[in-house]
Amino acid sequence: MKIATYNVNGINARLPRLLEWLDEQKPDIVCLQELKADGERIPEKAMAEAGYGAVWHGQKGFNGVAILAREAEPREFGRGLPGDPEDEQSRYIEAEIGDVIVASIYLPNGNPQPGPKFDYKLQWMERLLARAEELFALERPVVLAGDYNVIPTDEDTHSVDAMKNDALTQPESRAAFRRLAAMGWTDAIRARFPSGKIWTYWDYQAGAWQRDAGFRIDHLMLSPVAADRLCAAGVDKEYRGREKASDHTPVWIELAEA
DNA sequence: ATGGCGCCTCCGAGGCGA
Repeated sequence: MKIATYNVNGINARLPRLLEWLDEQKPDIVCLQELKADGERIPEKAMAEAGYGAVWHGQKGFNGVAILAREAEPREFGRGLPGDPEDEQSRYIEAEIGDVIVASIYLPNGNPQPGPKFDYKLQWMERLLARAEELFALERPVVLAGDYNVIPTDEDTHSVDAMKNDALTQPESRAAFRRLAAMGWTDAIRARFPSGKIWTYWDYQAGAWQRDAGFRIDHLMLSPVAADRLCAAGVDKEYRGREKASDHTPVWIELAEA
């Protein structure tokens, strides 16, 4: 079972790229982020025609997440991250597909820091950790996949110096991310590739793609039962170089059947 | 230091991202 995460940066602007990737790579489960669409603007029909059932948590203009399942209907397991009824940003959805529980995560960027956006990021991470505790306790295969907006270590960016004041590298952001690992969640890419520079995002600006100046911020975190089934992982890097690409590229894992 | 690029909304330009 192939499970992928892809920050599309506008699902309508990215529709040809998304359909092409689904057709070429045939992922079984896909976590999408940054739909930047809601209601009628969600291309539900195009996804169905491509053979994917879906659960959506859209938002007009910004944010928006979804989970797709190939030749299946995902069962919604949760919508919105618990812990703040005032939070109206669409950044989190969960679904069950077969015996696997998947969450699609669009963690707040948090820039500029310090400031209210950074505070929101850290509070959101606390809520994510609380939800992760609950999912962990189920002792089931669970995959928390998405755009975490955290560069976990200095090895995960092309330039430590350029990012030293960025919300993505701050000690508080990294400490909260590390608590997932401390709880028992496995960073799938690092489990398969313990060292080396692996990017999942390249800025549109300043020739970042051409210079291969990226970061690793899209992660798939696996519960112990899921980690036991991990048999492959990778980054579909070439899609970042295609016409009208997102600034992120898909990241995927392969889990053995139960 | 700033803006660079691209997407969004709803019409010329500003907000937002990372």
